[in-house]
Amino acid sequence: MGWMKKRTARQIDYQALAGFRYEIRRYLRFGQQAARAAGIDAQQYQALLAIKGLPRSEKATVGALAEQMQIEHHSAVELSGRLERHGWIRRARSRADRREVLLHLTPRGERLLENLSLLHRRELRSAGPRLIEALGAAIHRRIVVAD
Amino acid sequence: MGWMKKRTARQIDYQALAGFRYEIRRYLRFGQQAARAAGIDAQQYQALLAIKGLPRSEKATVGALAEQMQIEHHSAVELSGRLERHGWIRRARSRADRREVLLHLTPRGERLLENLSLLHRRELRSAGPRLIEALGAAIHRRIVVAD
DNA sequence: TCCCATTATATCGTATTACGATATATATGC
DNA sequence: GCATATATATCGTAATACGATATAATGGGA
Repeated sequence: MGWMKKRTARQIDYQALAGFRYEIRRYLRFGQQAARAAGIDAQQYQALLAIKGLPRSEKATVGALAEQMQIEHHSAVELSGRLERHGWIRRARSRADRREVLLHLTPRGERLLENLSLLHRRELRSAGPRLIEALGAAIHRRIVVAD
Repeated sequence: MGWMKKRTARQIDYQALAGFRYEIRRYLRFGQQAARAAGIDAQQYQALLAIKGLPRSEKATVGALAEQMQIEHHSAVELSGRLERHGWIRRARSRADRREVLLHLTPRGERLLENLSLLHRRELRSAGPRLIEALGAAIHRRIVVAD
């Protein structure tokens, strides 16, 4: 049987895997364009969302932002610098632990986040089923969306 | 009722939206690290997958790559240039339409793609349910994964 | 109490890359 | 055949994540 490819190999459904990534990219692309139209960078919108959407139990520090955004600590420093320069967040040294810097949205940041989030939720409702179907195909699982 | 916020506004579940984006970032991050460990850029792996996973009906041209990757045509030119320089794909002028350039994987590219795709499928199987649950929460739908 | 390891944030130079503007080649419709 | 559309290519620019490194604050044990 030396002529056979490895068993696992021939079982890979490249079309399905590619399809799933494609759907993700489409969603991310939508986000980029919506953000740009609103005058903000896509990643910066996501950062606002990450800060606002943090569980109550977690403090919105620079480190928490880094973890949420899956970037390095110092990249989060720069990111929050950009957010503050645009007037969407404010930084404040924590009193409890003076190493920490707490981030919170300004009213302007809140408004922007709200508007964009509405668009995102709408897009997700329409793109969600396609995403889910593509994911199901990629892992060979049947997935059902109820309401 | 002027004191009320807009109805839609208060209904936004920021935690759920943020959670979904977080799960996506985690998955993308996994891909970046897996790719890096395999000696390839995450985006370049995705490009290989996009080329290989194209429906039979579509030709693997530079333009098709651009659409699959959701980038501009000239960015796809540069991307395929990088892929070729690394020896993972080859370009060939199309005979049918000499404007087009057809892309196909080299054996080396195929091997790399196969190895990484196996990892990705495995990760998707484990991360998929979390992703789906987060998506469901974001759009307020109950979703069931069967087998 | 003092020291040192740890944690949190910050700065700077570098490398990568997507993009806009632009160019060239080929195909197609009238 | 010629104008227009399509496909790929080139180049300069801007943005940004990262590694290396620095500073500040905390906390635990001798």
